[in-house]
Order: sequence, then C-alpha cells, then structure tokens
Amino acid sequence: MSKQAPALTLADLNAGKPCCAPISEQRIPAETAAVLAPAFKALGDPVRLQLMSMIASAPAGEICVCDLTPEFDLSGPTISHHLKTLREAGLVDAERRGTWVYYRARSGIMRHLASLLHIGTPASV
Amino acid sequence: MSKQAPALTLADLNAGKPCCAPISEQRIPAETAAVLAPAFKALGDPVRLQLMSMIASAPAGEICVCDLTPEFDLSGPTISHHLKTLREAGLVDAERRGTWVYYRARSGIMRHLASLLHIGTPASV
DNA sequence: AGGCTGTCTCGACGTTTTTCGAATCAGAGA
DNA sequence: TCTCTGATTCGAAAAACGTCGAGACAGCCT
Repeated sequence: MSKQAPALTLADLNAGKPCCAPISEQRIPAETAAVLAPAFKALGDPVRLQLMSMIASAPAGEICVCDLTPEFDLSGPTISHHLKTLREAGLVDAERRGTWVYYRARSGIMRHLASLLHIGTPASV
Repeated sequence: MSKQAPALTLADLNAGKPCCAPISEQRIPAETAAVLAPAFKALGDPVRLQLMSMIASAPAGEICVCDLTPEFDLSGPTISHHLKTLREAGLVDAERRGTWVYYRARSGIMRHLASLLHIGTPASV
C-alpha cells in the first residue's frame, strides 16, 4: 500500500484528534500543511472532484468503477489513474468483489478537511 | 489547452446561493466541478495552504506581504506568485495601502468550500 | 482449460506548475 | 527631482501532471 514513506499521513492526523482547528483560527505549521495539501490537491482536478462527489453521494455508500467510467469522455486507464490519486490522498477506499471494484468515501477525512476550511461567524473573526 | 474564458467563477457560485449541497448529498455536475476545482487546487500546495492559513488567521483580518514572505525559505517572487494563485482562485483579496500590500481571506468562499466537503452525520463514521 | 470482461500498471507524450534571478512598477521620503 | 524599499511581472529550466494505448492481472463463464 504505502509506496513512499512519509513521516505522517492524513490518516494519522485524523486518528490523533477528532478534529482540528480551522485554519482561520490557528495558523497551521509547515509539517501539517505538507500532510494536508495533497488531499486538497487531489480534489483540485475537475475529474477527481466529480469522481469524489459521485463516490461520496452513492446511495449504497459505495459505487462500482464500472458506473464511474462511462460518465466521462476519458479512457479507462485515465479514470483508474485519478481513482488511484484519490486513494493515495486517503480520500477513498477501494474494495474488489469478484469482477468489480467498489469505491467508498472516507467520511472521517472529509469531515476533517471541511472543519479545516470552516470559518466561524464573520463577526467572530 | 487554453480553454475559453470560464463562463462561471467561484464568486458567481457563491453569489447565487448562501451555500450549496455537500458533494456527499448531491453529485456535482461537470460545470460546477470545473468552477470549484481551481479553488481546491490552489489549496493543494503546502506553501499556499500555509499562506492561506496565515491570512485567514491574521488577528487584524488582514496581513501584509512583508509579514508573509520572511516565513518561508522561498524568494519574494515565488511567494508573490503563490499569492497571485490564491487571488485568482478567488480565495483572497489584496489591497495596496502605500508601500505595502495587505491580503485578507474571502470568508464567504471559504465557507462555501467547507460546506461542500461537509458530510452530514451518517451512522457510519 | 480457454476465452471474455473489468480494472490496473507501464511507458510515453505534451502541457502545466514551481521556482529562481532580473527587470519593472508603485509609493515614500530626502 | 532622484533614490530607496516593497511587491509584482517576465523569462527560463526542471519537475510534476493528465492523458493515452498497449499490456498485464483478476475473476467470471462456457
């Protein structure tokens, strides 16, 4: 699974605490930024953002690659590559069942990212 | 390659509605993804994520470039380039006052992005 | 077994991004 | 005016990225 050996991963961050301070309340240190940035980067492509949305909003909580691919004017390998990026960013999990592979969102991570971006009420800033 | 001028911008999206459905509740269409992705992409770099955090958490609600630059082992032009990226992504506003330029976060946009990522509270975590 | 289908890996390509130094622009002050 | 400082733009080079076709792998079904 881990091809590289980063000192810290997104999952580690999430495991440590239920959440984190929004970036508007506390300046994030360089190490934290290095761990978080790849997750945002993964969402920073229109295709991956759509994929993430399709996965996260799948009625069954998961969705087959075979349902994802035909929604784009892109080759199978390209979609597979984007899914791998999402996987390596820690945003989704994949599971093979027979011929098909199903993806599901890692909601804890998603919540983590949402909290980071959240800004309190304008007045409280 | 070079696409046509984007018919829609992040600011437009935000102006339309106070917020939007989280991607976990509703699959986002391609056009929306195309508008949103650049914002996440802008946050997808460790330097920019730190810059964003410093700007968003600035006590006065704004911060001078002269206070940002010395915090990194990067050249002035490089920091300036990242700030431009943040600006063009619609995440921050810049204002020149005399010799110095001040940046402030566009909290409406930030809230918008946070809401998008937010996942309700399904039984499974 | 053999073939078929769905998914992923590999190698390659053109494009985009990150970074720098040099040059330029904007304003303050002598 | 002329100079100094802060910030941005310009031009270039290396690295990373998005995309593809070809091939490999995994699990069905005759």
